[in-house]
Amino acid sequence: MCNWRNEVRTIFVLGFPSDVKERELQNLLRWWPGYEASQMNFKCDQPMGFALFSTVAMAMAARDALQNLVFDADTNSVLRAEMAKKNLFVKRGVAGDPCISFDGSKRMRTGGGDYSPAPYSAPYPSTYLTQPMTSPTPAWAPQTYGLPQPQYDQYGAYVAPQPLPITPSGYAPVQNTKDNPPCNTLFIGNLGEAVNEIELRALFSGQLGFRQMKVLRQGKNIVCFIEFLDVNSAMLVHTNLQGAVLSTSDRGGMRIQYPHNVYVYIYLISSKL
DNA sequence: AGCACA
Repeated sequence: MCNWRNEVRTIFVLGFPSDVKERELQNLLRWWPGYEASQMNFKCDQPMGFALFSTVAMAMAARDALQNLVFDADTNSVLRAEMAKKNLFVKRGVAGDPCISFDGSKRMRTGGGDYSPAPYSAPYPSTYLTQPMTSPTPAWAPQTYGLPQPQYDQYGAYVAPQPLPITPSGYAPVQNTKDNPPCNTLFIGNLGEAVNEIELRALFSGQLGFRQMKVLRQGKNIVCFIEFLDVNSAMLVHTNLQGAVLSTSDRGGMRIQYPHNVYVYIYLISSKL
């Protein structure tokens, strides 16, 4: 039998406040490498979260990152995460972009969970799932194709390549209704499919107070976290570049938000993902 | 320690 299909790559999360919404779990995990689907179960006395990942290793990484996470300071909710006993059941053949077409009526399942071979709509090419974890360029790795070779200073420390600064080719209104409180990190969404790290770095590294950034690719979706030295710098860029259109933009301007949970970014930037 | 959905 194909063992990997049956391996548990679902995490079980407890410790949410009783008024937690399913969307909150989704938004917390949506850009996590390997995230495929999640569900909140309210039938017991406390909400129980389940989230399916592409591989066991990715599930374990997410589990470790969620461990002891302060989900809600007001209610003192601290998360506890474990590997689940069984995989989250995922409806097959659920088409569409789970990140855009959330129907709200029923939990979103991104498909491809209870695997039979054919129509497969998980956010990863099925070939990816058969690749070993040591694959040099997994689908979710930051896009660095075509970047210059790594540069090192006289002390041997890595110096991120600094492309020539660019300015947006224009601005388009973006819907940004669900933002979060200002912090020193920005979350960039609604980028074009063809966007790459060079272009993003060329735009953001020239901004006042820029510290570092992390580009994430999940299937067709590319998102980016930008960290600034302080909240003011982030707020300036949040305003000034909101709706900025790049040469690669294919769905309007970029949406700039404060991240729902900065711990996700901190984890990503400090890991080698 | 508490693990559901189909």
